[in-house]
Amino acid sequence: MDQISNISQLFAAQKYKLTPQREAIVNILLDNEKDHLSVEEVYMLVKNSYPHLGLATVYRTLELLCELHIVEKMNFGDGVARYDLRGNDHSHMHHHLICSVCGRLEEIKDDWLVELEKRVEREYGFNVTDHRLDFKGTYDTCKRTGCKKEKANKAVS
Amino acid sequence: MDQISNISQLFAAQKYKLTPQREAIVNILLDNEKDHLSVEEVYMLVKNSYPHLGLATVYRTLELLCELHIVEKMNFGDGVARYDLRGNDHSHMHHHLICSVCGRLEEIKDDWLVELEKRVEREYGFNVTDHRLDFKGTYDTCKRTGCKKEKANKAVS
DNA sequence: GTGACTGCAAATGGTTTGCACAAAA
DNA sequence: TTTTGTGCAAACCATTTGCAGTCAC
Repeated sequence: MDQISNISQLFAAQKYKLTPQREAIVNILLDNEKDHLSVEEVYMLVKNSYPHLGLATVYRTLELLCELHIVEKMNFGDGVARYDLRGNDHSHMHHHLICSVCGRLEEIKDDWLVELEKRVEREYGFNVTDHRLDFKGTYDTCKRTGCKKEKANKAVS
Repeated sequence: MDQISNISQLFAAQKYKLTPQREAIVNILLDNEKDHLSVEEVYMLVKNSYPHLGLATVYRTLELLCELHIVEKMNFGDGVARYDLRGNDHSHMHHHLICSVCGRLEEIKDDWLVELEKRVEREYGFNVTDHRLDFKGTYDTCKRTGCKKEKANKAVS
């Protein structure tokens, strides 16, 4: 099954409607799966295919997608919320590399924390349902070439 | 050397002054090392010992402490920035457990990621300077007793 | 006196909300 | 026709900034 009909089912299951606006927004997210778009960025992109769309609808739709565990709301410290599509099983199984030279944000599509989560359960009596792992640093290639920083880094973590 | 004179030296090294306001703020942070205070919380607490203090000064001081790597600015998704004292070596060596039942935020004062950082370097050519690891879930004790959720959880990660 | 620092109030900017209208069930 | 969703504008609220006054060297 393709992703959009999969998502359509999730909407239906909770008695939500997949309106044209919502579908347009979901499509933008699917088309930019690699990125971590902000609300404003989604808004700009959707405007191309749906010029009449209101900003509030983007906010409300992304919140809804969050509730349905289709996307994940994250904050990388640049002052705006960013949204990340979850996998097909709606799990959270990736980590981030954030380069402080070029500003790139790469995903590691793998779960390296299985063992550590067992350790948390064992040593702290804490049952993990979700996690977040970001690495901040620099790519070796960036360090060598000294490529320019793309955007201001408010350095929040 | 105690912490406050240590911090005092860091200020002096960068030609910053440790004013009474700044010292009062730092003391609040030291007194509440376990917590992750928001600006508003720091403001309220400092008001007890320094009633005349302005909110903007708290913002400016915390930003300064961030720049000196004395504290770390973090965002746990509740809409406000929170600040965490770094260790004496000003490294970032701890992880977080966030309970979605009781809202507690516990620190794991240990660095479990040494091996993974080597792996990132090896497999991605990425040199890690800092990281962030949060686990979200529930304490076994919370699950059993069903203790009440302390605060609204905007579920941002 | 010059430069760093503070307090206050105003401005900023991302996000939320109230409400009237539109579409769907 | 009752419910759900949308667009617009206003409200909200954490944070930042401009500025005049204060303090330290």
